[in-house]
Amino acid sequence: MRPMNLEDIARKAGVSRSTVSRVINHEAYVSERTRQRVLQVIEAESFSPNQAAQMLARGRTFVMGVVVPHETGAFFDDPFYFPTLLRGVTEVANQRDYATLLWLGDASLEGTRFYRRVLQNRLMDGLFVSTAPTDGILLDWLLELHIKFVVAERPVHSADRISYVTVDNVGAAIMVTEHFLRLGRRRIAHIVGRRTNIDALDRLAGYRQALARAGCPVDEALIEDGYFTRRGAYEATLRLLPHRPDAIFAAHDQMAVGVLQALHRAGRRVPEDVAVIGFDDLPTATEVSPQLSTVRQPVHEKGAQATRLMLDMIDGSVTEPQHLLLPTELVVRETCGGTSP
Amino acid sequence: MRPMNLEDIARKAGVSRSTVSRVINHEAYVSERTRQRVLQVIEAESFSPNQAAQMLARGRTFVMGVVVPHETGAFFDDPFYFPTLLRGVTEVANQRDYATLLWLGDASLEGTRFYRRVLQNRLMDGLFVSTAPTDGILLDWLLELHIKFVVAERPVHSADRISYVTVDNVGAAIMVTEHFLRLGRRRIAHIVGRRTNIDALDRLAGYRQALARAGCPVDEALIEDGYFTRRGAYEATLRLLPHRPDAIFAAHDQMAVGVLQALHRAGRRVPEDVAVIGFDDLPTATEVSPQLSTVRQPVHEKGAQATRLMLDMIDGSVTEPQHLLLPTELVVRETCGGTSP
DNA sequence: AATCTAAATGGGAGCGCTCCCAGAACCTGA
DNA sequence: TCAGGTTCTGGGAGCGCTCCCATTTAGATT
Repeated sequence: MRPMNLEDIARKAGVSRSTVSRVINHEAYVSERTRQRVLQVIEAESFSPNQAAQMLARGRTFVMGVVVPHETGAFFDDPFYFPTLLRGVTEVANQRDYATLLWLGDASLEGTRFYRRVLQNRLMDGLFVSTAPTDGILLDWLLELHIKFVVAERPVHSADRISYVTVDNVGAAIMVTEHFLRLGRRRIAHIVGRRTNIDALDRLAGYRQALARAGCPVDEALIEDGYFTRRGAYEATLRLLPHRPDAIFAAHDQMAVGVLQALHRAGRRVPEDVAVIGFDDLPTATEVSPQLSTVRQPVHEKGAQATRLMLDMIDGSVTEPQHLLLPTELVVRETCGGTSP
Repeated sequence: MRPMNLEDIARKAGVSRSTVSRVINHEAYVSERTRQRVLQVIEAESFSPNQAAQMLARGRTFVMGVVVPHETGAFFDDPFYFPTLLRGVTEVANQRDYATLLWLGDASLEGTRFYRRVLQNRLMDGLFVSTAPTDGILLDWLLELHIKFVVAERPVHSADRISYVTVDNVGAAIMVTEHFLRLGRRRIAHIVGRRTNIDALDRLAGYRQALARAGCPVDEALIEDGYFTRRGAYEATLRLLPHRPDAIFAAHDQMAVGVLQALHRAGRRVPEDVAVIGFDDLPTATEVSPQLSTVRQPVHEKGAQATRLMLDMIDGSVTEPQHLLLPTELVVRETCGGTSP
């Protein structure tokens, strides 16, 4: 049997299609009596309007998209970052009565084919981009197609034309490095996340800047790639050890765990021999021993703020590109004790 | 400016609306010459059809939904399970050209309000239900509304009317418990996941069955609740210790980690004093020391198979409720060594 | 009661597609 | 050459809403 439509409800309530529509959309100019009668019928028939028709007629979908490119790997590498971000997004979407279309990049799909699918889908009023690999062209395409979107990362280029919400990664990395320096550490190593990730690059940049500022020469042998994986960081640490680091700044907590494991295996004491600081403040940070010092960033809030911004762009209350920097905080725990080596 | 529509493309290509529609939908009966001309225009204008209109006209949306009730907590507790499941779902959805609408339960939303939103959304051809709390009414509502759906868990009731894909949790728990028995353990404890979760209840049931079968009386003091959290399991273990367990079966790996931590703190050796087995075989299992023995279940496959089943139900190639049980495997690592206490 | 205004209601048009039917164009073979 | 089929093409109707305008009704004011 055909599902009910406005007309059916109208007939049952003895009113017109238009009136039912008004009731459903909470419009003014409906008498209280009529409203109640209509609501009763709607309830009785457990009717809800056909959204495709609404979309078509309104030219608005009340659907937003979330893209997670596959390259990020975030979904696997970092078991908390992405889900937390996603919660922030969906919470705001729920609040504002938006539905969320999820686009998870697929390893089996060539990158551009995936993007094509996303971009050709005209079902979304706007798009939340969790991360945009620096070697990707997604953002350029989005700009070109005049799609409203917000990125949860600093875009490498065209940043003035793009809205984004992120944290000051450079500043946070400076904070970490200076903390090590203050503790008297001089052979500070950094394990880079991924060279196609702007957060990772910014953290690297901050690390370099802090050393430069302190007049410390940067020893390139103390910079290794960890690819945002625990295993990658584990191996990076083993490569690092011959160069006698007394501190290691890992670009995220999951990698920091790998660092701790490698140090443990190599018989180095933490923090006495080597101090360690991570990034993100995942639950893991307090679950490892010794407990991990790290940089806390408001991931949930990042998703929420970015989504708010995007929905504001959709309904026109924000028209210019906005850039939001959320605060970070150095959380000192056991892995970066105050003692010198 | 108004976005292009079929008519615009038709005009530019010198054909009719219908012909353009045929080309877009790969229908037969379009001459090769015309097809090429139309495709060229479409490409040039980077046109893609308005999906709202397609949905309305077709009565099909090619959108599927994914529900994750909030109560599950899975999103936080177990950092891998849900994301992995989700990947399985979206991969198949991508393959079959479905978009995925994500419904993440929201703590701030009362349960039924959340469900109402999901159910009233008439944008989906079908629904993937990741988990259905045993005290919930989601499944009943779905049945009542004749919505096509598949659950990634065994439903507590009406199971014969519901399609689901899961693993044999009872069997797996029996496997674990019998493994302990074979190793000579006699005071085997179990840490229950959550009493509103059928997987958890089935694992508990399997544990009981295996003991009963072996003629071992079940000591209720050896059964504790861990609420599917590491912390919960940690505390459960501490409560368990006075009852001198020589083996602990945790209902999932994250909890097993909590068990290991508690045992470590209490100075118990693993596996010599207490053997431990978890469930899921998350990456964590090999990242802890000693490495965790566990039950491997094909989570990704579960999501994929369930989605396939659901899409088959939508397009009518499957009409009867189907029940799929995917295989599990006991992965023996270090936490359940062969030595007796 | 008559007048004016504001509130309440109904219905046509249109959103951009698909589906179906009618008809044109093309091909075959007698 | 023409009938008879197949292939191709065009356009009307309709999907279920919203939006707007026209009209009716109720309420306030004299």
